[in-house]
Amino acid sequence: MRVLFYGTPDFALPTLDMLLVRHEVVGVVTQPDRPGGRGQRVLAPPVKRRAVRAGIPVLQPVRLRDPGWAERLSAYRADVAVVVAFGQILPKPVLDVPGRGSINVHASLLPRYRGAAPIAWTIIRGETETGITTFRMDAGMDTGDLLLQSATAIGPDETAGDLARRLATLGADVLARTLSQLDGLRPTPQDHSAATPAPRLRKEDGWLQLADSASALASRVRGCNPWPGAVLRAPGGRVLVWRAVARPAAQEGAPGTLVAAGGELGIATGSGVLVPLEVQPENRRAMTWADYLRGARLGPGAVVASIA
RNA sequence: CGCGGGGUGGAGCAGCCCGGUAGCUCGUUGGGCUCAUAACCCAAAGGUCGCUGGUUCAAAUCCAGCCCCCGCAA
Repeated sequence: MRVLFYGTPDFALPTLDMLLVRHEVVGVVTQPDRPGGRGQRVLAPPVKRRAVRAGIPVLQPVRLRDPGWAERLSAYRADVAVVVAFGQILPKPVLDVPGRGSINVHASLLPRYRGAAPIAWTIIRGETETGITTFRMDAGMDTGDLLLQSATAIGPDETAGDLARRLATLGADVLARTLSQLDGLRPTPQDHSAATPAPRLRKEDGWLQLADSASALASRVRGCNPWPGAVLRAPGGRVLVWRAVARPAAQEGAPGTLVAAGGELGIATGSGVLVPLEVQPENRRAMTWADYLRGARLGPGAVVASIA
């Protein structure tokens, strides 16, 4: 099939690679190069770099809603459009460009976790299962009729980054099956009453609220790794918590107080004790919790706090 | 020219402003103690203080350039 591909970050690469091998990718649409990283360098999105290397035409619209795009995209005479983590909403006229419609690869079991950050929110909410959904796109946010789903268990220590890598591969697989079975699949309307939101993460979503339970905090730590990072305010400044586990409360303490939990030192929370495993003080590289405590000279009774 | 922090034995840090003996908490090794222990006691090994140059009687410390790491912001 002649495929028009929409995607931007690393997550979209396994699917793009699959399409390059099994179909004819006639064009790639991705976000514009933007200044980023330390020092304001202009960086091309991963999908663009891959497409350029493959010799595929690349389009980088600032706003697909701007007039003229539907017509311009029609010129590629694509049979179908595949959208994976593109980062812009596709207006109806653009969705309708390919003769066989536009298909999205979404990293959740829709209708749950609709939106830009399904993987992170799935983990933050403590889910133990997630998956990939392919569906026919409509004008809403992840509201179209379902094509195929494939579920996978979430590991107890799996971070959003870990899970994203796995789902990226699974997504390529599910999309391959979706396209090969396209004629036989019967699109199924979603149960909209069961929908839950998964909006783009904000910096503040990583601020650990120590009045929460330790298990909720541990889930948030996993879901915010590698972005935006779960953060606390410690006596020496901000500290990012990259990995942590929840323990039963072994000792009393106001939320934020460092207390013994078994043979280790943890942070008292609203319920239970959060024991960080790997942390990163501001301006330092990541280190073990024990190393951090040693260098920061913190012991039982010291207090950390929420950012806000 | 986006803002800012950092590089000190194996680890995490202090010392730097106000140049002059290499410090702290651990780890490691040896010994002791204990029924026992990530316990405790004693001892030891281990450092070109990121690199280069400059100032100085003397530089981890002051000055210049370079390399590397990181937070913010995107």
